[in-house]
Amino acid sequence: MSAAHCGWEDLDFRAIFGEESLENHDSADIAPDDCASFFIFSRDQANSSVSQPVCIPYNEHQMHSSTHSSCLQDYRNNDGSKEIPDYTYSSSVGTKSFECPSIQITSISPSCHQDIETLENAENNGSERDYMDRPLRDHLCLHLEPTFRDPSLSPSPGSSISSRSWISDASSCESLSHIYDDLDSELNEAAARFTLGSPLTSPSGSPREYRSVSPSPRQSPCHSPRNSITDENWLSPRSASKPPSRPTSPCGKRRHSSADIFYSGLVSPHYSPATSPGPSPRGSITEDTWLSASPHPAPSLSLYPCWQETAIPLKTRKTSEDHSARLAGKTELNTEDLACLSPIVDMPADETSCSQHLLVQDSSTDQFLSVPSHFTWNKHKSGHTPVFRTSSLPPLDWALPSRYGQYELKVEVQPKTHHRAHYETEGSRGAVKAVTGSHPIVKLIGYTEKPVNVQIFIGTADERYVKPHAFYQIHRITGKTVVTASQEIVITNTKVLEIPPLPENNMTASIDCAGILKLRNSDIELRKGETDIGRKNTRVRLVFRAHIPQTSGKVLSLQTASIPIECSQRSAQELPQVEKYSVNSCSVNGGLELVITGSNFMPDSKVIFLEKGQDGCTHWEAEGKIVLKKCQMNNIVVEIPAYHNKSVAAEVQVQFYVCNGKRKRSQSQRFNYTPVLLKQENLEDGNLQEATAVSVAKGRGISDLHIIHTNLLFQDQRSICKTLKSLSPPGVGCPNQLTFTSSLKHEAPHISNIQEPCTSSSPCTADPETMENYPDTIYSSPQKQSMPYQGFSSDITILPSSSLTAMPHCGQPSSHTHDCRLRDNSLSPTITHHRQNSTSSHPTDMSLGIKSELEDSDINFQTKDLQDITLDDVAEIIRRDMSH
DNA sequence: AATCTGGAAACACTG
DNA sequence: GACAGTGTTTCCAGA
Repeated sequence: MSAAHCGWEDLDFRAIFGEESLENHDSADIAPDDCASFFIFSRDQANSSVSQPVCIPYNEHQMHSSTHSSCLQDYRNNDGSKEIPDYTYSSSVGTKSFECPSIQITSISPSCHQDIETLENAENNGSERDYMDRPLRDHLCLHLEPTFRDPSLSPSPGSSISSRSWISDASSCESLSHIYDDLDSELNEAAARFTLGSPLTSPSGSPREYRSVSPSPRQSPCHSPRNSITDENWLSPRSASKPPSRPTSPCGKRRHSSADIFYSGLVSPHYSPATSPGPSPRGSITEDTWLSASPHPAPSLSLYPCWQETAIPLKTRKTSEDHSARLAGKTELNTEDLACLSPIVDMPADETSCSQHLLVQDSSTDQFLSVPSHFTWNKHKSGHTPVFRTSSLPPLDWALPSRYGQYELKVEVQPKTHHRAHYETEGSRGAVKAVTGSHPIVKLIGYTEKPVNVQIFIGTADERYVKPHAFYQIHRITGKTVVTASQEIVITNTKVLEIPPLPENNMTASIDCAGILKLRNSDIELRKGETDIGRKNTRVRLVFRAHIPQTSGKVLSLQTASIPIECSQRSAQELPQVEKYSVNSCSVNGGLELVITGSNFMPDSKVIFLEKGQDGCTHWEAEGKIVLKKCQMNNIVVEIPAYHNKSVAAEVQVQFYVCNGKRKRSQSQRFNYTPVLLKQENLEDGNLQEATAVSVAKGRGISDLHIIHTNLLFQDQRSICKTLKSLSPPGVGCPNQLTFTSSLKHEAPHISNIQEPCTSSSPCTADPETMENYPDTIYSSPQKQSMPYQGFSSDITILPSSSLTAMPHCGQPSSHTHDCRLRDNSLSPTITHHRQNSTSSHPTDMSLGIKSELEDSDINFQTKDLQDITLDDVAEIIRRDMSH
């Protein structure tokens, strides 16, 4: 398929790799929703229908990565249908042949999608080989040599947002890179193979076929950043001509001299060109961008709310030449983005075939490189099946589950939240350590048959799915203190350490050989195609992957990530960091004490609660009152402010952060305000202990507002928990928030002070009988979780509590409180509010009760399946109630 | 001697 | 353009 098939006239403009022309075209001529693409031809071959893959190498490595053809050839080989051809690329070929390439921008009409589908269908119908035999078009070989750069381009790498903000987000093509993830994966591996000439296989049988390996620490070209082959010089030819990183001048700060620009533009290593379609949090990570950040840190599937992806990136993205460059160097495939073009992305779990995708992707992308429409940005980077063919493992920026079936990859010991990364100009700063003083430990659960390599790389720690971090690379630490054997490989320009958890070690591996290397922002940002900025983008994660062989011959790929690690010296010393907090929800009345545990808290630290709209604007902001006398070095206690709108009918998600000053903010943490819905009900039988429970469970597995309405003849609160547990959807522990209204006439609240869940300072002892499946109610900072909201609180209010004392079977409230992970505390405003409601006789009072409404309702909630009760049902109840 | 580590100076960027 | 504040990168020195 060519652009002509789409009926659009190709735009062909010349050979100007300076940003201006491309950018102008991009911003002015290409509508965001156009499926525009950019072709870069050599003049010599632009008219060829079949062209050899020719690229002007950005570096030798990337040069090899720059051909679809090579990928396809590679793919064919993997399919066993063809031999891998003799790769004879050399940098000289590219550079000499295409000193003045041309660029062709092709706009693709939406009808092209149909073509894609057609191709898919054809492919699915067995015409794969036919398709593979289709001529390939020249594609996307951008010369990244800085001599092609616009000389007026500011050499300042830190100009970041403002200097680049002329590009429309919508027109951004960054996400396009994902379309090519898969292809790129193959491509770059092949590139690595042929570039480095070492088609080694994993000693453990890892299916990765193409890899560059430094099998021995002593042989590692990277173990010493000062003079060894590091990311830049290893992955690029820079090392040959690069002046020493360390300036000869004693105070020789590295300046952005023309030479630097040259090197930066030419050979800056790009480790994560697989940038994402979502908003880039980079730029001011600790500030507004983080505020819209989801606390969900992990590459978990299907758990990322859309809103995370809908925010407008802070750093706007270049399209034209950036993507051309990116694609030239990376040509990444991403089935997620491909989904915008093709339905084939919804591949069956048991038949995942990246190669299959390759076909489709090639069909759609070797002809043009689409500028995705804005909706692409909204798509999750999730949903990939973790089952892959051995020849087509998932790219590093694919989200993968940490758990699948019986298998789970788990970070048993998390790293410390701070680790000062070292520059190339420095010596190593050692391996990442764990809080305990040892090292992080990763464990593969469910598989003990034979050693399986666990791959480790440095990933991002922003609100989106984990992907390789552009500004950090893993650095293998060697030395006598390092026990764990490891080898270093490069996958898609990302350094990866491989560590084999051994069955004799219970499939655990201590990560004592992983340091973190910081790349200069200027090097990365000036690189063609890089859209992320490094400034204040100093949080990373250790990302772990395991590829578990399956009997089918395929492999199961699992991935998990550590908690975020702050790598900046300064940030680590100054930025407040929230590690966990005691509660994650409160009624709109506020008043609860929130215990935040973390570091770098100051006496003048503030805790700010805020609500942001979808537009990213702050709609509400309030400062929590610090309870100074309860604050400690690593704890800060704050009284949760009341939400500004107390009549909300549904849970409201807000955020809070700790700040030590204007720019010293922690990452934002998610917090929920819950509506006050319940009130006392009057029952004729005063001996009947009835509870109406509303469970607002916004956690895993519960996406809707569930109402649990049942008559609970409970002997104690264990019964409540038990009942609720039994009513909760499978796999879900105690719901997020439970509000009980025990309805006894003429009873005043008594156990109304059990609102507060456990805190770190007052851990509750769970009754093993009732709480066995109830996770800890202390909320880890979301950044500390590998899965979002794996825990739920048992935020329980029982009203009127005095009724419980009158209950013949109620038992001792205090002990029950502990049983239910509740504890006595001072009367909270929430309770007060309830009490007021409960004693009110006003006809419009909520005391009319949910129960009566339920009884009046057509919906029989007593018999209706819990799962079927939705937020709408609740809203309807409220509406009726209020209408009374 | 090499590596690791903490501190801080010098420089760069932002507002 | 100057300036202050903040962030990055490099250098130093000691363990």
